[in-house]
Formats: sequence, structure tokens, C-alpha cells
Amino acid sequence: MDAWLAYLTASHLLERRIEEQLKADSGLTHPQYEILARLSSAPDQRMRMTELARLVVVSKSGLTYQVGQLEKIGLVERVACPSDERGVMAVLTSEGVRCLEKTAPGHLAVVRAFLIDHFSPEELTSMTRIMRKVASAMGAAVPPSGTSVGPGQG
Amino acid sequence: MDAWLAYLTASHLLERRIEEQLKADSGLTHPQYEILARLSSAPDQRMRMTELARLVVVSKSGLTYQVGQLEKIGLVERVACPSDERGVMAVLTSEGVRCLEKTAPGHLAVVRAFLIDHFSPEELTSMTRIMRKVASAMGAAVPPSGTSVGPGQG
DNA sequence: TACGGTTTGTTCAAATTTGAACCAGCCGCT
DNA sequence: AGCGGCTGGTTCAAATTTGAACAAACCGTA
Repeated sequence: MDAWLAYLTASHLLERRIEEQLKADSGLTHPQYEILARLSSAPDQRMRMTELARLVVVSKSGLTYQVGQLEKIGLVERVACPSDERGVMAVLTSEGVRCLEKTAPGHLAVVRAFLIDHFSPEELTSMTRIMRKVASAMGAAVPPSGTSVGPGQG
Repeated sequence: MDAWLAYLTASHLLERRIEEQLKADSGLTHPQYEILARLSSAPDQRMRMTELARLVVVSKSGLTYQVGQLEKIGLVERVACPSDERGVMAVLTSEGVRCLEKTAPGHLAVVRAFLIDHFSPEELTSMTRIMRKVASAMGAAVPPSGTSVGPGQG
């Protein structure tokens, strides 16, 4: 299981690097960044809590907590869902957008430098295809590209 | 950054599956399992705390805590280090070995079913090579094979 | 041998994460 | 309309993780 060991170590270390860079560069944690990023690519920059939790792969209570944090610092806002009385939508504020725009380049640079750049173009496509397969085998639909978020196999 | 998104989602989900299986099958958490696994492949089934922390990629205090947990349930024992008065070695107990032997097959089955099996043999070698490169770029030596755990570039 | 700078492992407080319990609102069926 | 089952989100307690602070021990040098 060399593959597994290498994968595991690399992903742990990468996670650590990302946290470090993100924290230093913007004060965000990785989960928080993921929330902002997901919201920014959602229609109207907003998303239902449950859907968001599924995309970010975090528990419902975990999302409640982090959205609370983001709300405190003004990057996200909670809005009642029009179609469902009990629903809550997390909305990216304009400040949230600014923060993301300011933070994203550095983040992507790290991801690229430490992960992506180690793949050849062919390997990268291969890896992407496989990881998508892996994810969907575990019951998540990874949107192929900028397409809207479909219900998948929910 | 489709690749990154796919990778991220897949790894989160995989982690979740692993935790689930491990917990159900043996009561261990993933970090705990990693500690046992690392110890089991170390010479004399023992390792210095700091070295172990580096291999598992966890903070020193995090390791102290988890080794404490493992000690409580009798899978690991703390022994003074002969060569260094302040040092502590974590040692796999015979019960720890049994637990690992009992748990490993199920764990590996999950890893295989959800990750490894989605790769062709060539892709797998490719991925392993790349992940090793990724890890060492971030300052970790991933042992090439079943060789003893050398000091690497420590 | 004594000294300064490092390294080792633990302790501590603070932040985060999860699952269970919970209430409110939705939906299909009668 | 009314009932029963389910879903959505929050609250809560418990577990885990991290970095900083700390005491002990190592090492090279005088």
C-alpha cells in the first residue's frame, strides 16, 4: 500500500500548507475558504445550508458553526429561503466577494505549486477523471465545470 | 481548478468513509489507526514521539493526546528512551498488534474499494510517484517501500 | 566542568468538529 | 382539513486538534 501511504502523507501535508497560507494571508481557515468559494460559484451567490454542507463535505452542525463565524466577520449573511419557510440561505456579502478575490490567488498559487504542478497535463486530466469517479462512487456529484448544481442522486 | 475541486471532495468523502468503517469495525479513529500502523512497521514496533508525529503529520500535542488514548485501552505503551533521557518511545503492545491485524483487512478493503480500484495499474504507479514527489516537496520523506523507517532528511 | 542554544515531550486554554436531540415546517394520503 | 413521516437547521455536550508556554535534558564550546 505504498500508494495509499504516499497519498495520505501528501494530503496531510498539503492541508497543513494550505491552512498556514490561508491563515497568514487572510485569517480564514480552509473550511471557511471552501464555503466562500462554493457560494461564489453558486447562482446569486447563495445556497441552502444543507446543500452547502454536502458540497463542502461537513456535518450540518459544523456548517452552522462556520457560517456563524463568517457572519460575525461580515463575509456571509443568512437570509430566509423564499420557497421553504424553515430554510436558510447563506449569501456571500459584497465584502465576502472582495475577501475571496483578495485571497483566492494566493490560495490557488499554493495548490498549484505543491500539487498541480507535479502533474503533467495528461496526468492531470487522468487524475481529475479518477477523483471525480472516486467522489461519485461515494455519493457526491462533483459538478463537471461551472454548470449549475443539480440534485445529483439525492 | 476542476482537478482541485474533485480531489478535495474525493478526499473528504474518503476520509469520512474510513472513519466510519474504522469506528464501526474496531472503535479506532483514523489518526489512531495511523499511529498503530506506523508503529507496526517500525523496527521493534517502537518509535520516538517526535518521529512518529512527523510521520503521521500531526502536532506534538496531538500525538501526546492520541498516544494517551491508545495507552488507556492498552494498545500502546510508553517506554523511556534508552539513548535519550528526556525521550519517550511509543511501543505497540501485543494487544495492539492483534488489534491491528484484526482491523487492517477491513480498512485496506475500504481504501482499495473506494480509491485504489479506480486506478489502472499504470495510473496507480503514476499517482504514487507523483504523490511521493508532492510529499517530499513539502518536506517529508515517504519510505519507498517496505524498507525500515530511515531518518530521511530529518 | 559550566554555559547558552536546541530539542523533547507534556500541559494548558482556545477553537473546531461531530452526532444526538430537538422543534418547525413540508409533503403525501385520506 | 388533518395525520404521520421526513427534512432543515440549530443547540448541546463531548471529543479532538492546535500553538504557546514550560521543564528537563542534550550538545558543542570554552
